[in-house]
Amino acid sequence: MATGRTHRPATRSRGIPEATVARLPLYLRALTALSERSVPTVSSEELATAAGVNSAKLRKDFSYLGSYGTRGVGYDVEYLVYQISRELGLTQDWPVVIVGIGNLGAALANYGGFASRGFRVAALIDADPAMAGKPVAGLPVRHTDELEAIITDNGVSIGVIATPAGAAQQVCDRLVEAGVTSILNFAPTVLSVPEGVDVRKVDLSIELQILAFHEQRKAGEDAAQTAATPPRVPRTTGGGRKGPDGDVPAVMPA
Amino acid sequence: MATGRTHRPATRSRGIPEATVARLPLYLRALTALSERSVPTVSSEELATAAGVNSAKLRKDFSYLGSYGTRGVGYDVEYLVYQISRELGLTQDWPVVIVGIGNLGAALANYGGFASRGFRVAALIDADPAMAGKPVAGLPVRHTDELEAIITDNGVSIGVIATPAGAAQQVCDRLVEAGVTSILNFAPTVLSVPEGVDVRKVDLSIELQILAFHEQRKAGEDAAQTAATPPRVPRTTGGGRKGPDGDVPAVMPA
DNA sequence: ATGCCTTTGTGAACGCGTGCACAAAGATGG
DNA sequence: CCATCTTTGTGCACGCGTTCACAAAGGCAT
Repeated sequence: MATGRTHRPATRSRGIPEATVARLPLYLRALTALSERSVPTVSSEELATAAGVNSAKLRKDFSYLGSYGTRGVGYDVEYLVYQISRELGLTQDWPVVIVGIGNLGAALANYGGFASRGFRVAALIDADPAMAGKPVAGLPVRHTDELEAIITDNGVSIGVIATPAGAAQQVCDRLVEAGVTSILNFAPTVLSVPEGVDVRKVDLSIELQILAFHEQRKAGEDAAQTAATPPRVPRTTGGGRKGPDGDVPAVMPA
Repeated sequence: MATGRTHRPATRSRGIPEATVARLPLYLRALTALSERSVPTVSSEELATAAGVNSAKLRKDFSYLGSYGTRGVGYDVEYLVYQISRELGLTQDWPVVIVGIGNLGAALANYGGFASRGFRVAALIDADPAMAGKPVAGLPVRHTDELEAIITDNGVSIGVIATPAGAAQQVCDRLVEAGVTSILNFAPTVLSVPEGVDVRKVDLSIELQILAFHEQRKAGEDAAQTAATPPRVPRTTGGGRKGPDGDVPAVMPA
């Protein structure tokens, strides 16, 4: 059974660290804002605060792209916008398909941040026949049957999955089979893909759970363990510890 | 300009590394699925593949929580579900507010993954007076004027921002002022918050840009190796990366 | 009870990412 | 042309996260 090999062990792509790549869009956004205000140049310090990062980190990130700054002055905004765009591959047009036009899929279709960054929604696809033909964000929803044809006809290599969890893997398989090699997954499932296919996942629930953890910790510091907290099981070696099926409280499942 | 101190330098909370905390929801989801199938125990290897991670990493993650496994057998599913839920703070009820009921806000309001994990949508808030009172996901949309009252009345400590970028910082300030200490930000902006407030951001456009980077790189490698079927034409063939002032097209400013 | 087999828990090594601090590079003014 | 000042680019050290590899621990059969 094909185990999901999703991780990229040392995707240090071509000398550009993954962490740096993840920050480039952040810099690009800040630079675009400066560009719209017709700011000609910007120092690493200014740009760093605008992007919410450390200035040393920003300079090191840029050093992976090349020496695009001028000492004593800073960086030319327009020039840097272009260099980062090129490095990220945004100077070309990326057709994407969005599969699963529920609330989230519709929100994505209407999201303006795509078109402005070189991404073009080639098609909206849904499995519900009743949705077919309905216009969403100015595009008619296509039925899943057409998926393969849409992919090949438009040369789509990036797919967005916004289906329920149960359908995600099946949709993913079809996308990959049709030629998609990058997938943005919003369904709360671990996708299994063959080598060479990139998957990034966005899970709304997971983000909230991480926040809850820190929130609990903050609250716990104020009032030390309010609710009756059964203290962690003392790891007494050999002692009759946790009853595997005895003391487990009622926890609601999904 | 008060720089937003959003990063957590060494938030090694109570000995639990941040990276581990980020994976706990993943484990929890896999365990919940097993629980629904009434699977009594699971080995680290099985659970790891289900969650899409390395088994050694999973065991080390769990070791931060305590010794909850049984050697030679594995982990008790129900017991582990409870322990992780407790550690994440999901055994209590977390009221959240969603501000900005556009396409995305509505999608979030309808998202089932919240309620099932201990999160309760206390209110939907929007600045548009025309939206006020309209039911979305079974809840009437409230106007922004009521924001502070809603926060305090419901004891909300987690807020979700799904407004346009321009309104995000203002909304954020009001949330924080009213007592919110954890924020999930979907607006494409860097939020500036005081010490003690956690911010996590989800940026759809950034994820796509990261995918585009890898996609471009993959296309470049293909084109370099086999000139058979160049799917996407890379900007510069041969992948020579830096050409500081060589092939720069029109965008060049100064 | 004893030995074998399975699986956990973890010590240790390694690699990546971050931040400091400073020398080199260029602009600017006299 | 030289001195000074600003800002970049980076060598270096440190800490976190990941992975390996194995001893310890428990179950199970005999």
